[in-house]
Amino acid sequence: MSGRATVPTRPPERARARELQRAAAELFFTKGYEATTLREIARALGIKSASIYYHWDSKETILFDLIRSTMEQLTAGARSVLEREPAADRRLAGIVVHHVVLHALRPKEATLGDTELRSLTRAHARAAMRMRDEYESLLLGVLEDGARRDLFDVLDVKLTAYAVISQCTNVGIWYRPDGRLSLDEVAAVHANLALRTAGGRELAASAMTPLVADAKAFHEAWR
Amino acid sequence: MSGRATVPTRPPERARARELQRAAAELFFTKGYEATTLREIARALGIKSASIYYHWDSKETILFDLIRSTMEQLTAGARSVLEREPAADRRLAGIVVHHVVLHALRPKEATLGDTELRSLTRAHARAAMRMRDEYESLLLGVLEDGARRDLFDVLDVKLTAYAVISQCTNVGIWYRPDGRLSLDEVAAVHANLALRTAGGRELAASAMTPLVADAKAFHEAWR
DNA sequence: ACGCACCTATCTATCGTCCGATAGGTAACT
DNA sequence: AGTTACCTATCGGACGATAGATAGGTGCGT
Repeated sequence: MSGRATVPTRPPERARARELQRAAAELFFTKGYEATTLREIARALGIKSASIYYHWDSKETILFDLIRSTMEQLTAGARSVLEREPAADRRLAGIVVHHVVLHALRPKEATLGDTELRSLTRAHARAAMRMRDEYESLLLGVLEDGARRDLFDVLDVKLTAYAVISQCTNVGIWYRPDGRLSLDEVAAVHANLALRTAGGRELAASAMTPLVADAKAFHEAWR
Repeated sequence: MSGRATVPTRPPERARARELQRAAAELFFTKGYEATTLREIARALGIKSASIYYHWDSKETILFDLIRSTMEQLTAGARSVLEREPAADRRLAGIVVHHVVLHALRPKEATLGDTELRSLTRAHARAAMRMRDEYESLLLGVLEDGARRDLFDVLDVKLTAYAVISQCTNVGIWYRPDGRLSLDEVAAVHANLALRTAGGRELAASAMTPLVADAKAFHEAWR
């Protein structure tokens, strides 16, 4: 045998580290990053705070890894829509549906990217902002394309993008699985709200259903 | 002289306490409440942290008073619109303009009511949520009224209200006085975005101008 | 089959630092 | 004399992080 060390039994994917991260996400979401202590995170799994350092280098690393991975998931969802849908109106609807579905399925993780960037170290914050700008530019591209082809009547491209993103992100704060509306309904309504915001025509329910089904499958299967 | 103590010379309105509060708002907005220390707040005014306790009972009181007063200002703005405008579409536009103007003029103070409620004590948090619900119900009333009179074509009243509020609140995060668009433009665009969201017809610039002027005067004159 | 090396996942104990808050004093102004 | 607005000094506690120990498991050479 030559070369690098073998990885024989397929390592456990850091399962315990992920459990800790999930508990941390829950606490970061409800109490805020700064107000959450390592002792609380440890207590959620029944271990001592010092044991966290076997799995993670620092408290901030737990947060950054959460933010990075959900931002990657968000961008990957949008890209998958762009690959499959050529028309700007269906692209906008698809991106919105993905955004809403992710924030509804994983609110605790997904919301951190919008509320806790300021708690990151400078380098990590810059990396997160780059990812956010990249996602934003995908949406801006769709709006510009739709306006150029007269599918949309956009008041202002940037303001429209900000408005759409903020109302979709907001879903993560109030959505409950046992609430008045199903996830399918919430996602479909927001897609049509976004189309209204962009000055486009709403999609029929028959066009919306596959978009929502796709987004749910995409984000449930992630990782 | 009988009865309660006199208030003769019109007291100094706690000017120094307000200065401290303004410095605190700046830091709470950029770093977050938990990450901000009393020593930093004091340093901003060139005094020692212990001196803060001459003006304020606790760190949390500074925050709650900020949240309470801006929420009162927000609700008062909306009520002043309802008193002056009878039509639902102009009411919606007026409320949105007020919301946007307040968040653009005082972003540091106004944003705290949406991001730092979780840092309040239970009693204060409940009080803040009551005020938020009261404001929300004003907007819900306008949307329902407009839908009943066929001025609006609302997809879902609650989701529409949440969407409108979130996109207006979001302005406080990115708006800059020296940015691409003037405050008048930003406010007018958001009013029309809200009308689109509610399924109503946009207002002409001539109808928008006095609404914006009124909101600016209202919030600049506050206190 | 046994023994040694190493890994995993936790523990106890503790470090230096910083936090919000309090007590008591003081200079300047009214 | 009283009030205002600060100061110095300090408290108890909690924080993130580190050091070092340990029990149990895995794998491999002999």
